[in-house]
Amino acid sequence: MSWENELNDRKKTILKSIIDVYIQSAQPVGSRTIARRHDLGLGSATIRNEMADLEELGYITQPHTSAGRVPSDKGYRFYVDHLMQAHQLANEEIMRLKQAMEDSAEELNQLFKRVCSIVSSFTGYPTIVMSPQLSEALIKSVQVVEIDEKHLLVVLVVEGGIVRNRLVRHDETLKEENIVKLTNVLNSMISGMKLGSVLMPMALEVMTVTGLTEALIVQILDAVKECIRSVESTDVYLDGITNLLNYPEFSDLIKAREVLELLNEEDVINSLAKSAMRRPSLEVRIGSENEIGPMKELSVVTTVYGHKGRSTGAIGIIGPTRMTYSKVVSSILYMKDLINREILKILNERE
Amino acid sequence: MSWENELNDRKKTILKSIIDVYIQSAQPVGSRTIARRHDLGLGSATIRNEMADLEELGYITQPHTSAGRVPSDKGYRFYVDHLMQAHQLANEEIMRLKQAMEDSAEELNQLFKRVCSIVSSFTGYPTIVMSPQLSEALIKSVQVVEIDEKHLLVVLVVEGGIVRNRLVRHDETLKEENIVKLTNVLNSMISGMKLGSVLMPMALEVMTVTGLTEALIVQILDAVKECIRSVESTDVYLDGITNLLNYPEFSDLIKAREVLELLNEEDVINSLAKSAMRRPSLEVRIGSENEIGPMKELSVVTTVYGHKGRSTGAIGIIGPTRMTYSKVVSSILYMKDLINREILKILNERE
DNA sequence: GTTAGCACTCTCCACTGTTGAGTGCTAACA
DNA sequence: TGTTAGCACTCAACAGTGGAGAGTGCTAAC
Repeated sequence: MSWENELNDRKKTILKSIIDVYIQSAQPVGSRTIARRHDLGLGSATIRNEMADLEELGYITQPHTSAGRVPSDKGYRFYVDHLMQAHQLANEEIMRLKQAMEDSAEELNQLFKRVCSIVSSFTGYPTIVMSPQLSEALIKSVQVVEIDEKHLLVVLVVEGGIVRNRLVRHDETLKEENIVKLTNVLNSMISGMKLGSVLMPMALEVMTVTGLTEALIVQILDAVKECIRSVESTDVYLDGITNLLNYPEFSDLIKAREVLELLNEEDVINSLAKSAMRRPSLEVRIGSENEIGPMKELSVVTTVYGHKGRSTGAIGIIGPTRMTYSKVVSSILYMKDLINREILKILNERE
Repeated sequence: MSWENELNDRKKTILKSIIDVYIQSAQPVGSRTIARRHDLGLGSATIRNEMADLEELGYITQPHTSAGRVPSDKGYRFYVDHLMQAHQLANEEIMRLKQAMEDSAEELNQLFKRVCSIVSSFTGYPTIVMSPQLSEALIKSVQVVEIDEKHLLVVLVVEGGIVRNRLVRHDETLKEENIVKLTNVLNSMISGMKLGSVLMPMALEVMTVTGLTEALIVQILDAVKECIRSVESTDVYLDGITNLLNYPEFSDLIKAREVLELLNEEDVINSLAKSAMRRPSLEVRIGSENEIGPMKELSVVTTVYGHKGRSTGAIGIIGPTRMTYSKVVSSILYMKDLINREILKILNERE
């Protein structure tokens, strides 16, 4: 990018100072504040000149004549890409996170819910956690079990100890050996395949082998399909929305309501989560870089977790553009590791 | 109650008018408004006198000298118990509700989620729906299925087509006949019992019949217990919290945040739902009648749905004390019927 | 028992002047 | 040539001020 060079070192330092201060105070920051707070050995007038330049280049803006300066989205972008110092999580912070994960869940969805609440309470921002996309996971087995004369239960087991089932109601009289045959056929045809690319057998095919009626077989195949769909579909967890109300940018009730309603829309959250999945490991989307209209005053930090390409999910943190990016980024990366470890633990206990 | 008689008819009429107007306007209502709006054939001065009485009796209060009057909790209570007119749902309203339920779900939990969102968007208030308490439901069967050499799947089927399962990992070599025996034993011992009062068999007992090791049997019994617990545990759905921000009583951001945070606490919602279950068919709890501190400015309308004493859940609507009680009450009662019908439908399709 | 009239109270709002923070520009300085 | 002190100017925020409007309680008359 050409504009990486349009700032000399002094301008960079000043820009960084402005943003650091503004992230803390949420107040437009003036030249004097910078001159005093950080001893750059410069007078306020000099800084004023530099700030005028920075404004012309679009890194900061003035809410009105004779107010201080406020970072623009472009300013934040530069800050995130080049200026931000990695936030070292303090030991006690690390302890806090670890400890919160300690008395952990055995269920995966409990884990995600927990993570969501930990992250949001730790960072103070609303947090989304998306459970892994499992279309790459392998099917371990399919079982058809007779519950009573009128009901069969179809059970699908996927690696990682994930189980789904579906009841099938019917009016036929069945022999046990037929059901055993059915289970065997189904297993030979789809177990070991990836969830996302299962080729369901034809009903006729199964019919000749098992001697069951077509109607019943269709029902059972549908049940299997539904089980597969249900495993594939990802869950989205959301926590800490009301945290936003703590930040002065939302002290306007109208705006606050707008944003809260936005985050309550399932569609919005889903699309947010999905778009996070498409990205590389870490992404920071700042203000107007978001597609959705009313999100133009928010920033979203996302990362993906998971193993070896398959079974990856996402975490996202939402905040005002004036976000403590450095802390958020380091927390989200740290949590990602914790999740990965925890998932391995749960899976290993099961395999 | 003795105080039912302390109001003559005219006072009752005036009180009703005050509350009706206040519910609409959220503004303290003055004597002139009442005198004009409802032609009671009384001058404003007369009404002023009556209002002074009502205030002394505690039915209304004055925010400050020379403002109009505002209903007190006691006033609302009297209104709900004696004055409120049943709100006739308009035909179009009924259609709207029915239609929203139309393209219905096959899954129970989808149903509850849907209901929750319908009610909250229809009434304009946050709504809680609590899935049925199933401790009275009967166990239909238990199955133990071999998934592979190292895993058994325990499946619990409860009436109404509810199925839960648990994976059990083990390191033993099993004969198929042993597993069949186990399934039979378990079934003969607990199927047909009520979820809430299952007497789990002793491990030793099962051991002698099936020839399996004690360790494995303990694992399996635990799995069954967990399945039972999981069915028994009720889910709570919540929707439409941000609706509250539309009401002027929460235009104070501090108060708004307090309330929103309150409704985001799982404990609060759970205890709210639970206490609803203990009550008779319909309950209106007004302001200070709520135990929880910050809820003293909110009212809660709850009812229970369900059949024949077993499998009952609850619906609750939360709003400011200035709530459109009549509309809320009639909607909640109507929805209760719709839910009952819908549940029957889902269950019948399954049985 | 009801009501018109009146004095009184209190909120709300618009208007005002003051204060303080911050800017841009210019001229002087190193 | 880059830096800085000084100055005039701008604007938001705040506290007072005063009138308008809504509502009350009381009293006296009907």
